[in-house]
Amino acid sequence: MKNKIRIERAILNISQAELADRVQVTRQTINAIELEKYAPSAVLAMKIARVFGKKVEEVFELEEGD
Amino acid sequence: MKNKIRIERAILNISQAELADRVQVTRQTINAIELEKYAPSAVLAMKIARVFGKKVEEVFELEEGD
DNA sequence: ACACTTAGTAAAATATATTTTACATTTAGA
DNA sequence: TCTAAATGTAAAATATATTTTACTAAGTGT
Repeated sequence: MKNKIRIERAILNISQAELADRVQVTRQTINAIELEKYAPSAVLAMKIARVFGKKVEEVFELEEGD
Repeated sequence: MKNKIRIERAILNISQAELADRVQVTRQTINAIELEKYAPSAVLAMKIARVFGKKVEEVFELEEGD
Protein backbone atom coordinates (compact mmCIF):
# COMPACT_ATOMS: atom_id res chain seq x y z
CA MET A 1 0.00 0.00 0.00
CA LYS A 2 1.49 3.29 -1.15
CA ASN A 3 0.82 6.66 0.44
CA LYS A 4 1.42 10.38 0.05
CA ILE A 5 1.87 11.18 3.72
CA ARG A 6 5.24 12.82 3.28
CA ILE A 7 3.90 15.11 0.59
CA GLU A 8 0.76 16.00 2.49
CA ARG A 9 2.80 16.66 5.61
CA ALA A 10 5.03 18.97 3.60
CA ILE A 11 2.00 20.87 2.33
CA LEU A 12 0.68 21.31 5.86
CA ASN A 13 4.24 21.77 7.10
CA ILE A 14 3.87 19.48 10.08
CA SER A 15 6.29 16.92 11.54
CA GLN A 16 5.67 13.20 11.97
CA ALA A 17 5.32 13.88 15.68
CA GLU A 18 2.71 16.57 15.05
CA LEU A 19 0.70 14.30 12.76
CA ALA A 20 0.99 11.46 15.26
CA ASP A 21 -0.35 13.76 17.89
CA ARG A 22 -3.31 14.82 15.80
CA VAL A 23 -4.39 11.27 15.06
CA GLN A 24 -3.49 9.91 18.47
CA VAL A 25 -0.81 7.39 17.66
CA THR A 26 2.89 7.36 18.36
CA ARG A 27 5.46 9.05 16.18
CA GLN A 28 6.89 5.62 15.33
CA THR A 29 3.59 4.48 13.94
CA ILE A 30 3.46 7.44 11.57
CA ASN A 31 7.06 6.88 10.59
CA ALA A 32 6.47 3.20 9.86
CA ILE A 33 3.39 3.85 7.76
CA GLU A 34 4.97 6.75 5.93
CA LEU A 35 7.94 4.53 5.05
CA GLU A 36 5.52 1.75 4.11
CA LYS A 37 6.82 -0.75 6.63
CA TYR A 38 3.21 -1.73 7.12
CA ALA A 39 -0.28 -0.53 6.23
CA PRO A 40 -2.48 1.27 8.75
CA SER A 41 -5.84 0.24 10.10
CA ALA A 42 -8.88 1.74 8.38
CA VAL A 43 -9.51 3.93 11.40
CA LEU A 44 -6.02 5.38 11.27
CA ALA A 45 -6.08 5.81 7.50
CA MET A 46 -9.32 7.76 7.77
CA LYS A 47 -7.99 9.94 10.56
CA ILE A 48 -4.83 10.72 8.62
CA ALA A 49 -6.77 11.57 5.46
CA ARG A 50 -9.04 13.79 7.51
CA VAL A 51 -6.10 15.76 8.89
CA PHE A 52 -5.05 16.40 5.30
CA GLY A 53 -8.54 17.32 4.21
CA LYS A 54 -8.46 14.53 1.66
CA LYS A 55 -10.31 11.30 0.90
CA VAL A 56 -8.60 8.08 1.94
CA GLU A 57 -8.10 7.22 -1.74
CA GLU A 58 -6.28 10.50 -2.29
CA VAL A 59 -3.72 9.67 0.38
CA PHE A 60 -3.47 5.89 0.16
CA GLU A 61 -3.29 3.69 -2.91
CA LEU A 62 -3.77 -0.06 -3.18
CA GLU A 63 -0.95 -1.99 -4.84
CA GLU A 64 -0.84 -5.25 -6.76
CA GLY A 65 0.00 -7.42 -3.78
CA ASP A 66 -2.63 -5.93 -1.47
CA MET B 1 -16.40 2.38 13.26
CA LYS B 2 -19.77 2.23 11.52
CA ASN B 3 -20.34 0.92 8.00
CA LYS B 4 -22.96 0.56 5.30
CA ILE B 5 -21.85 -2.81 4.04
CA ARG B 6 -25.23 -4.46 4.46
CA ILE B 7 -26.91 -1.71 2.48
CA GLU B 8 -24.33 -1.69 -0.27
CA ARG B 9 -24.51 -5.47 -0.51
CA ALA B 10 -28.25 -5.22 -0.86
CA ILE B 11 -27.88 -2.71 -3.67
CA LEU B 12 -25.46 -5.00 -5.49
CA ASN B 13 -27.48 -8.00 -4.36
CA ILE B 14 -24.50 -10.07 -3.31
CA SER B 15 -24.02 -12.33 -0.29
CA GLN B 16 -21.36 -11.96 2.40
CA ALA B 17 -19.64 -14.94 0.82
CA GLU B 18 -19.64 -13.31 -2.60
CA LEU B 19 -18.22 -10.08 -1.21
CA ALA B 20 -15.61 -12.02 0.76
CA ASP B 21 -14.64 -13.73 -2.44
CA ARG B 22 -14.25 -10.50 -4.35
CA VAL B 23 -11.99 -8.93 -1.74
CA GLN B 24 -10.14 -12.12 -0.93
CA VAL B 25 -11.00 -12.62 2.70
CA THR B 26 -13.12 -15.21 4.44
CA ARG B 27 -16.86 -14.95 4.82
CA GLN B 28 -16.41 -14.69 8.59
CA THR B 29 -14.26 -11.62 8.19
CA ILE B 30 -16.94 -9.86 6.18
CA ASN B 31 -19.56 -10.95 8.69
CA ALA B 32 -17.54 -9.64 11.64
CA ILE B 33 -16.87 -6.29 10.01
CA GLU B 34 -20.44 -5.91 8.79
CA LEU B 35 -21.68 -6.55 12.34
CA GLU B 36 -19.00 -4.17 13.65
CA LYS B 37 -17.26 -6.73 15.81
CA TYR B 38 -14.05 -5.10 14.70
CA ALA B 39 -12.81 -2.58 12.16
CA PRO B 40 -11.04 -3.68 8.97
CA SER B 41 -7.53 -2.88 7.83
CA ALA B 42 -7.17 0.05 5.44
CA VAL B 43 -6.40 -2.35 2.63
CA LEU B 44 -9.60 -4.28 3.19
CA ALA B 45 -11.69 -1.15 3.66
CA MET B 46 -10.44 0.20 0.34
CA LYS B 47 -11.11 -3.08 -1.44
CA ILE B 48 -14.63 -3.25 -0.06
CA ALA B 49 -15.38 0.34 -1.04
CA ARG B 50 -14.01 -0.35 -4.50
CA VAL B 51 -16.37 -3.29 -4.98
CA PHE B 52 -19.24 -0.94 -4.16
CA GLY B 53 -17.93 1.78 -6.45
CA LYS B 54 -17.75 4.14 -3.49
CA LYS B 55 -15.15 6.10 -1.56
CA VAL B 56 -14.03 4.63 1.75
CA GLU B 57 -15.75 7.51 3.55
CA GLU B 58 -19.02 6.65 1.84
CA VAL B 59 -18.96 3.13 3.23
CA PHE B 60 -17.19 3.56 6.56
CA GLU B 61 -17.65 6.25 9.18
CA LEU B 62 -15.45 7.10 12.14
CA GLU B 63 -17.13 7.17 15.51
CA GLU B 64 -16.40 9.01 18.73
CA GLY B 65 -14.27 6.31 20.28
CA ASP B 66 -12.16 5.64 17.19
C1' DA C 1 30.60 24.35 16.56
C1' DC C 2 26.54 23.95 19.34
C1' DA C 3 21.91 23.07 20.65
C1' DC C 4 17.53 21.58 18.98
C1' DT C 5 14.13 19.52 16.21
C1' DT C 6 13.16 15.94 13.09
C1' DA C 7 13.60 11.51 11.20
C1' DG C 8 15.11 6.56 11.06
C1' DT C 9 15.44 2.29 13.39
C1' DA C 10 15.01 -1.81 16.48
C1' DA C 11 13.48 -5.31 19.88
C1' DA C 12 10.02 -6.77 22.93
C1' DA C 13 5.41 -6.44 24.52
C1' DT C 14 0.64 -5.80 23.63
C1' DA C 15 -3.57 -5.17 20.88
C1' DT C 16 -6.14 -6.18 17.05
C1' DA C 17 -7.43 -8.34 12.59
C1' DT C 18 -7.86 -12.49 9.97
C1' DT C 19 -8.08 -17.52 9.22
C1' DT C 20 -9.66 -22.05 10.08
C1' DT C 21 -12.95 -25.33 11.44
C1' DA C 22 -17.19 -26.21 12.90
C1' DC C 23 -21.82 -25.78 14.18
C1' DA C 24 -26.50 -23.27 14.93
C1' DT C 25 -30.00 -20.29 13.19
C1' DT C 26 -32.58 -17.78 9.94
C1' DT C 27 -34.39 -16.89 5.42
C1' DA C 28 -36.14 -17.82 0.76
C1' DG C 29 -37.67 -20.56 -2.84
C1' DA C 30 -39.59 -24.90 -4.93
C1' DT D 1 -43.01 -28.25 4.29
C1' DC D 2 -38.51 -29.36 2.70
C1' DT D 3 -34.28 -28.02 1.29
C1' DA D 4 -30.66 -25.10 0.23
C1' DA D 5 -28.55 -20.77 0.75
C1' DA D 6 -27.34 -17.22 3.76
C1' DT D 7 -26.19 -15.55 8.10
C1' DG D 8 -24.57 -15.62 13.01
C1' DT D 9 -21.34 -17.31 16.19
C1' DA D 10 -17.26 -19.26 18.71
C1' DA D 11 -12.62 -20.90 20.08
C1' DA D 12 -7.94 -21.44 18.85
C1' DA D 13 -4.23 -20.31 15.87
C1' DT D 14 -1.79 -17.05 13.15
C1' DA D 15 -0.67 -12.58 11.12
C1' DT D 16 -0.32 -7.87 11.50
C1' DA D 17 -0.55 -3.23 13.65
C1' DT D 18 0.65 -0.35 17.47
C1' DT D 19 3.13 0.91 21.74
C1' DT D 20 7.06 1.54 24.57
C1' DT D 21 11.72 2.53 25.37
C1' DA D 22 15.75 3.80 23.63
C1' DC D 23 19.31 4.93 20.70
C1' DT D 24 21.38 6.90 16.28
C1' DA D 25 21.67 10.03 12.52
C1' DA D 26 20.49 14.00 9.89
C1' DG D 27 18.97 18.58 9.26
C1' DT D 28 18.26 23.69 10.95
C1' DG D 29 19.23 27.81 12.90
C1' DT D 30 22.31 30.73 15.87
